[in-house]
Amino acid sequence: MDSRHRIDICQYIPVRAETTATRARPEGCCPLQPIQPLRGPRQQRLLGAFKALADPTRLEILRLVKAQTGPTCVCDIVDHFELAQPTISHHLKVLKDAGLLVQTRVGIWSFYVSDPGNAALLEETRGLLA
Amino acid sequence: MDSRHRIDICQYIPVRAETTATRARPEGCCPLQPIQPLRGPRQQRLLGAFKALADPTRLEILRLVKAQTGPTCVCDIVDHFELAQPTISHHLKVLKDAGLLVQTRVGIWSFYVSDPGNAALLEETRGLLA
DNA sequence: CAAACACATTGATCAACTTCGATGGATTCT
DNA sequence: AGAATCCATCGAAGTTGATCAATGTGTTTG
Repeated sequence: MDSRHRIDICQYIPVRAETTATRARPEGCCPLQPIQPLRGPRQQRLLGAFKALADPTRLEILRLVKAQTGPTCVCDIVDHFELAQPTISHHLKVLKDAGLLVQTRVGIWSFYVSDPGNAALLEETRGLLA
Repeated sequence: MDSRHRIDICQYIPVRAETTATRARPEGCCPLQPIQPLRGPRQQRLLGAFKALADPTRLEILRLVKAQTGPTCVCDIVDHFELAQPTISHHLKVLKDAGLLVQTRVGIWSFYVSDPGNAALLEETRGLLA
């Protein structure tokens, strides 16, 4: 490997890392900066939220609920989709368990609003993307 | 249903919506605010990103790559996990296809950096959560 | 050119997820 | 109390996704 590559790819600290790596690394490549692994409830919260958002139906449910000025009735959500009622009920549970929606029950009706604690989740996401 | 519930749940416009709903709605419940459905490439971009983030391994890959000052070598990523090399390669492809990582190849080595266009994705996410 | 190396792709397997019909629980109305 | 209604839960069927061994592709070295 010539020095041009070294400069192109890694123009930072051109010092070979003292690692126990089993694989070869490019000569002059920066040592890998270690990270604190994400674990426990913080990881679960983040993963649960992303899993909940990774479905087109749930994404639209969230957008629909957020577009309302007040709590959204499940009856309206079911009407909005061409899916069976148990399916919507399942998705609502996933969103609730992920902490993205909050449920209120009044009589036979059930209402959902977006969780006010989502700002914290947004902060975590910013750390990942920005 | 008595009027107390009407006030508790929906203290906004207490006017029955003119809908074609097949399900009964609570009396005095606000009409459902319609939304523009998310479709096409914008939906795909958002869903692909969330699907990519909804896996603990990919989440840690992203955090690992972001923690580096320069491009991250695949050899280092493989070493960081206790997973087979094809598995890491698969996850890297998912992250790349989702637009979260950008790949550079130099000789036999492959490097990844986080995509600078992630700010736009963060904006979309803010609209969903905040 | 042949061997060695890093990484990607393929094919198979097992787990997780989405969906829906059927059923159940809770509440309201008659 | 009994019927009707809304919503949740259960169980099953089909689909998607994670993982790894084996193989392929492209590059460098001898």
